[in-house]
Amino acid sequence: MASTPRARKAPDRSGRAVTLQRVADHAGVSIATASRVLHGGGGRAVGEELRRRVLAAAAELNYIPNAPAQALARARTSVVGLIVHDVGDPYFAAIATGVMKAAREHDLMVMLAATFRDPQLELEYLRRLRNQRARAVLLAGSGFADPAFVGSLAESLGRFVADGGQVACIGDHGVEADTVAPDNRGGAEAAIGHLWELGHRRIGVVTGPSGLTTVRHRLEGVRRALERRGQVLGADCTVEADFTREGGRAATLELLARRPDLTAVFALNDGMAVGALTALRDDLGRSVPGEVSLVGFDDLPCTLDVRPALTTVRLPLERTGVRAMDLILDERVDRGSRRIVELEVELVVRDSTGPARG
Amino acid sequence: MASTPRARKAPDRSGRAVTLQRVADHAGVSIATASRVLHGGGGRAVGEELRRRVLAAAAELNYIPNAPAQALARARTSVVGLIVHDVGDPYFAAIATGVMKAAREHDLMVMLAATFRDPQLELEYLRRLRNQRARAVLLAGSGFADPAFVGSLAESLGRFVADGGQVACIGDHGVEADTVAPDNRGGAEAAIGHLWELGHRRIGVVTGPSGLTTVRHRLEGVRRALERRGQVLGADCTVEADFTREGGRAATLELLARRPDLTAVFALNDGMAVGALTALRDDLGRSVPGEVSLVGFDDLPCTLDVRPALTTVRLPLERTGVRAMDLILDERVDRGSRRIVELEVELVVRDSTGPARG
DNA sequence: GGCAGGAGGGTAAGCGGTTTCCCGAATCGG
DNA sequence: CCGATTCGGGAAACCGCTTACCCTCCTGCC
Repeated sequence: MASTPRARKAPDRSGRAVTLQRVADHAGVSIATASRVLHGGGGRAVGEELRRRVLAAAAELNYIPNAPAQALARARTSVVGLIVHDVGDPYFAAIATGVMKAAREHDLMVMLAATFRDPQLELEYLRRLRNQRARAVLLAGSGFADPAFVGSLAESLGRFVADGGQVACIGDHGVEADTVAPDNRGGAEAAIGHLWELGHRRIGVVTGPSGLTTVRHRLEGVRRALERRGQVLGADCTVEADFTREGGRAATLELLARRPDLTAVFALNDGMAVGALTALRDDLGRSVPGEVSLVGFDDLPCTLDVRPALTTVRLPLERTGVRAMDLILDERVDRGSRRIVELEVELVVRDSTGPARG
Repeated sequence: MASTPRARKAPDRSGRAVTLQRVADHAGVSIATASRVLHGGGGRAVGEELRRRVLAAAAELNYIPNAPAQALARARTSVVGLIVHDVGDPYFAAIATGVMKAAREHDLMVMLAATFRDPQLELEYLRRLRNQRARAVLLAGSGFADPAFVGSLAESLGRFVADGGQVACIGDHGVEADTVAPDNRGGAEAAIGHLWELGHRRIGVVTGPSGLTTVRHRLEGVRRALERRGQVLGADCTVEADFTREGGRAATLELLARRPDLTAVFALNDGMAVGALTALRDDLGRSVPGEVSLVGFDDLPCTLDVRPALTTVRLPLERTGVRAMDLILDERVDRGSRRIVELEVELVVRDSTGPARG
């Protein structure tokens, strides 16, 4: 042991980290003054001379505040949590991009949590975000329709809010919280409407996991559009699949095996639509849109890369992220009333849809 | 003796947040004991009875520790920062996915920072991460080759390390830090080798921004591979482009305008390769790989969606993220020596390359 | 000239935990 | 049996920063 400074009352500040105390000492002012200068505390003015000295000292020592300490003293952080299923998924990546941009705009840091579609993990992350005293949490991605889960989720969110946190959902999570949600029903209706106008009457639907609210809403839109036109969605016209390319491919094969007479396929997201395209074109040898028309949902970048370019429903994903941040930042005046921002979607007609043959 | 020794201001603990103090009171033990039970402090044992009581109290009150307070007391957090250019870019999204998985494995929270390719912002985020007392920072994405910037970056990282933080780079940032880097040179060599074997002798290269180290290394690989075969990369055979689909498209058009005789194009990343494909096939009407072969780099998911599926160099992106985390978690024994993990890349031959015609 | 009032500066009490000491009791070797 | 440890628990000193409160001065106004 070289040196063991046991001086309890006077910790050896010389070699240690640069703290506000050191800055104050260096500038020859009290720590209170230093704090006021550097972090504009409590609306109190500081004389020009001292202010300059403090600033100089801080710069010279390269002072940087200790965020955890500030968080503790102020009982508030500048961290928001973003919970997604999977950052690798372009859908969430796009939302995250929006969130990041908004966060930068407002000097917030974003803590990312990826659940990989594990509901338990979602709860766990919520706990950890509460633990971090995150100022807010953004719950992104489709919720799970399981009532038991929604119950625990509501409880967790409740605790979070009780601790003073804000919550905003992206998409329907079955929870009473401020929400920004794309118009999934409307989008699906538009897609079906488009196909209908092209003369399609035998339309198959490749759906996603029925447990996801997003899937339910889109399917609801399909049903509504069809019923409005005097048709019901036949059970043999829908196949459930994983929300992935491979899922879409397999589901499409099954769909066409059951109903070879379909003239159009609507895949409830773009990933599956790309898979469907592969199935139709490569596996089944059906030309798109010549023999079968295809519509996707989300308007991910990949819709432009495939041939034919996919007709799809565009979701303003990046803006969704931004709007969710807005919800969190607006200190809501009328607490208690839940705010819901419905985002408009838009049908983007490209090359994968055409007139029904015959 | 249930009363507090000296009730100073006696903050109304009853209705307030659940603190360790409250748990201790509820369990009838000292706060020290409660801390030891709940956070296993300092390797000290606690009697079975008290332990049970504390645990019960914590559960009943739904106690959750205050991370900022712990961070302050322990002078260490469980937060790592991840700095990327753009989460929306599948390349970074994949890395982030790996990082998230590893983080979960080790109970770490990830603070995400997206610079949108603004060097200043990168520095700024480094500051904020230091400010947050992040335990480590992962610098992902290609570095900027600008010496002035590298200087500031090194300085910022130095401060971060001085504050006790760990640093790991993904890819070359021109900085003395632990690094995990894919073998960009080797990958490019493999790509060229593949084309060469197919008989291609007139190969064009669509490069990215020359300021990025990644681009430099890949280009270096190209040169090396060519020179080894007695050829030099002609100035008219390379065009610089934005690292995007549109950039690739425009660059390819220019490339083919200058050298219509090219039989193969190597795009230094997949995004540009997809653009190149569009340019070749749609704009120029050249069949791929019939007339022109095309190779990309990175092996993003979109390479599978396009037709023909892209031959490309596969980077283990997700694993890259995981390995970077590993670097950070291994408390390096021999400090001072820089660790470099070279990740192997692999040429994936698909349908966009074929024998040179004639 | 006297005094109320405001400005500017410092002191110190927390914020919620961790951890070092200090202490009494139980355990143990001789 | 007795002193030396060990064990388990509590008191209290911080961690770095914010902020309520107190205290001087300096003005402005009768």
